[in-house]
Amino acid sequence: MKISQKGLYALQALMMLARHYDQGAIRIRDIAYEEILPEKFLELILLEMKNARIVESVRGAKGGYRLRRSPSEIHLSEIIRLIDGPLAPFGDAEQLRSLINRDVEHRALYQVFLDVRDAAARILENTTLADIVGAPDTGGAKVSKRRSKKKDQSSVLPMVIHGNVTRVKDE
Amino acid sequence: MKISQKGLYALQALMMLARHYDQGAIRIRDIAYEEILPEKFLELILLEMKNARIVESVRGAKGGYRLRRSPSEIHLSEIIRLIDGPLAPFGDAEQLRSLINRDVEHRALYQVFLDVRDAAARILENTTLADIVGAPDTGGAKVSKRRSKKKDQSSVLPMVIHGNVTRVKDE
DNA sequence: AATAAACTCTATTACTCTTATAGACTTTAT
DNA sequence: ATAAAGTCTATAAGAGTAATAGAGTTTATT
Repeated sequence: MKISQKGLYALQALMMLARHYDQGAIRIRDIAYEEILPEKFLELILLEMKNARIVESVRGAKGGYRLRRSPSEIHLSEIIRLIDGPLAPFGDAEQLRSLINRDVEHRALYQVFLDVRDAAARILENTTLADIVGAPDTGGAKVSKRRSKKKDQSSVLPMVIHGNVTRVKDE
Repeated sequence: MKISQKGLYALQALMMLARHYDQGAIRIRDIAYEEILPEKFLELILLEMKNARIVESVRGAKGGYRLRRSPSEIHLSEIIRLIDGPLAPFGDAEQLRSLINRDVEHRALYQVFLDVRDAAARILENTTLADIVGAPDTGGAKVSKRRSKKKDQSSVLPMVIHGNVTRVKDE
């Protein structure tokens, strides 16, 4: 799974909309300005997310974009799948399951790929916009239950970087 | 993190070499034939892995390639980092740590990215070629300690696909 | 010494994906 | 009416991917 620049832009834009969730429609220009994103490119991204029913738009003067659901109901997995595709590091989950059943020689390799995808899915399906935005969310608590209850999932909000789990340089 | 076709070829080639670990140097042609890989492309991949000291070559007639270390000493993370780059879904671990410390607005997002990378790293750094190859490995046990001891890491060798953790179609 | 078998190295190429930009069109508030 | 704002389609430069080609070098064998 790879998150593209476009995917990052999408997530940033949604975080901005989550921060201003109670403030009605926000203009593309304002999102682009606040998050420092290329405006015309952002237009396309927002349109795509509108078609996917994640945001909604108000056309005409005084128009703009707003979230279609509460930030706590928008999972990072949904956005990433929309913009960048499957969470699996190779192919998608369905294909991997099929290969595991059919390709005897390589099934253990594909099983590892599927394990990686499941690990990513577990995190991204349990993290919502509300979890990663500091600002007000009319909907309720700042941190989703799933993510806040578990101590081992690594921190999320306000803390300085802790003891690093892995010491190998990730490159 | 995305595993490319090239990355898959590399892993397949290494699995083949692991299966034939005790049989001396294997010709590119034989690897390509057995794994059904494009021969000329495989040449480049093997050369790259030779420069990275994962395999070694014997030149001239009767030449070929063999693993430079025991299959149980070659971790999937090493191969994937070589061919496809960092395990992080965006940027690399170092960069993410830096962003978490500097970019207050988005630190929680980058922390999630880092969590995903850590999860992938945990799996791929604890899985070796020996773990995913069914054939003989002169070096010792078939499954590495780290991976075999833990029951929760999902299975690896001989089993039919188990109850799926996630039911969302990964796409 | 000649020959053939293999790996080595550099170039090239077709194709797709990514990251945008441009501009005309449509809708709506004032 | 007018201006503000989203909508839609087209285009394009550049990078990355997945190869292929061919000449060069090394070595075993005869």
